[in-house]
Amino acid sequence: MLSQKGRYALHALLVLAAQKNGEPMMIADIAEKARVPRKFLEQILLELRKRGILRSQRGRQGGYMLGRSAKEISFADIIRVTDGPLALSPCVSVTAYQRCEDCEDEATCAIRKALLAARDATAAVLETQTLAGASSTPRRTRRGA
Amino acid sequence: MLSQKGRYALHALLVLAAQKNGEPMMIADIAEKARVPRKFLEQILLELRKRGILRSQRGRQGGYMLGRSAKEISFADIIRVTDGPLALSPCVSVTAYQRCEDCEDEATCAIRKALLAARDATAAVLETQTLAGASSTPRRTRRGA
DNA sequence: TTAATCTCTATTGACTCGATAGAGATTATA
DNA sequence: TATAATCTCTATCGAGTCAATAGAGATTAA
Repeated sequence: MLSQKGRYALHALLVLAAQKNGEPMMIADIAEKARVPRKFLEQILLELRKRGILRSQRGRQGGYMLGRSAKEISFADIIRVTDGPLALSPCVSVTAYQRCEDCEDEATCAIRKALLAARDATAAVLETQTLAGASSTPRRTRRGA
Repeated sequence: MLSQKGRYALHALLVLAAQKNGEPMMIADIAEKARVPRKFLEQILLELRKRGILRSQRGRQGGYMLGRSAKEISFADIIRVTDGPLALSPCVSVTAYQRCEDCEDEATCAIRKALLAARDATAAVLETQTLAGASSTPRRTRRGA
């Protein structure tokens, strides 16, 4: 399950993705449109910015905008920031790989095999789904698979 | 990420799946072979039993055995017991569905679409991988697909 | 100069996680 | 029938995480 933070982040980013090009949007506005507690959202946006998913402008007339084009921000990118690796075990994580301490042989570990297949399947989907594809589509009914 | 409980459960069940037919195995033995703290394992096995994945025999000569054939116990079954639904959001969970309180329309929610695709992909893999497929195969090369 | 913003860090309460403990119930067997 | 060997159940603990709130600091447009 995603954390609340993760859900908030997805909502906020979709709001930002729907914003007219480049225009920064204030935290307060994002909070209202995405229905996220404002102070909590501040922390989330800050983290997303540090990870390059958002850019910000400080001071008057400031606000947040996407750090790169919407089609280059995948759900996987976002979820990894808010909820950590997609993988079910560190030994199959691409972004946070870590060997299991007492694993005898990674190559033959049955658990690892299964979890690796699961990770690959999940990542394949979430890396394909981007803010561009998801944002309130200018397309017709996009009943995408 | 899986919880420690989930990892322990997988290890323990693989140990049980490798056991000669029907023979009950004592908690203490499973704990040793699976390298799991014994008292913690007790709780895990108890839960797996309540969910039908294991059967037990009490008293002397007692122990645990698989609740059904190894090929009918999938990784998904196990993980759902120890770590909850595979889905990233209740609104796309098959086993624990729950509507998002403030979701305007499930049919068009972009987030839901993405998370549903992710869930389906993950479930497809984890429901296919079973204890039979994973346990130290009596097959020849054990380099199983 | 000042008001409007984002930035950073701390704090709080509730909850979960991993683990340990121990008394209770059941059963094979001597 | 007595007993030892098992599983069963519930409570407890400390550490950590999660969701949320708070407030002082830094930056910038006007």
